[in-house]
Amino acid sequence: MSLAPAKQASPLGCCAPLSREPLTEEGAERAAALLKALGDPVRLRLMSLVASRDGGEACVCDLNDAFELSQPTISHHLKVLHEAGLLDREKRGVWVYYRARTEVLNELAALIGGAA
Amino acid sequence: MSLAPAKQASPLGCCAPLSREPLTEEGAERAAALLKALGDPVRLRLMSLVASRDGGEACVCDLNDAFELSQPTISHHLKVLHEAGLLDREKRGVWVYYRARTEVLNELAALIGGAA
DNA sequence: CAGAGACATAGACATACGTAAATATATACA
DNA sequence: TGTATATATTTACGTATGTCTATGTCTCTG
Repeated sequence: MSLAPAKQASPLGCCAPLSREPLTEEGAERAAALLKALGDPVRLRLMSLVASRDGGEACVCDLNDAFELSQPTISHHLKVLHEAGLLDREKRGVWVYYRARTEVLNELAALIGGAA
Repeated sequence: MSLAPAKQASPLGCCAPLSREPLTEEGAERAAALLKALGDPVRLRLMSLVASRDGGEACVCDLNDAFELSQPTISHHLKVLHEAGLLDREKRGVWVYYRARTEVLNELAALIGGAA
């Protein structure tokens, strides 16, 4: 039994840069799923709010107040980001904290911008 | 009258990296539009096919054959990428060539992965 | 154990999206 | 001028998406 915290596999985990060689069908599926999750203004701001926080994590309670949207709507968007593999989720007492998976963001960045 | 070829403004043209500071509402709007355009497997492969080509451009005739989709569907996706500002379009005789705007891809990459 | 607060889930609704078939436009060439 | 070829536009249709209201679940505290 390893004592190290379980390190989830990246939802992308592949692929040379876009401009270097044509994406495979499966690589495109995986990358597009991430891009689609980020392709909504609210989710992108949520991602940014979490990622730019000290420690790369934020409580839902803080996030709700940053938008003029209902709490369930924010919850829904966080779920989309979480299921895409872009946010980690941890419950601490009554509060839920989301943490940005910056490795995934970096992989994605390398994929779309990795060439010269 | 300038003789240099018109250099279009980037559709993003802004914003510190996601993880560095919270995106503004407008910055998120612009970036999300690009991400959304890329957030479809077919469009992402199209983008990759064009960008990875020698010279960074490809003829529609080549692109159509790479998918088992109707010609109008490919045309539609190319239009989406073009209108998002990710592909330039040039007609040469009977053929139409699309060219990848790699500066835009790079800006986007810097936005989502720009931090450490 | 009851009540309150934090967050998630379910259901409903209007709008947007991906796709295809049919049609239009434009260019080349006989 | 007429026909063939390359690409775009239009229309239509089923499905997915973003949002809300209402409700459920979990956790702390009195």
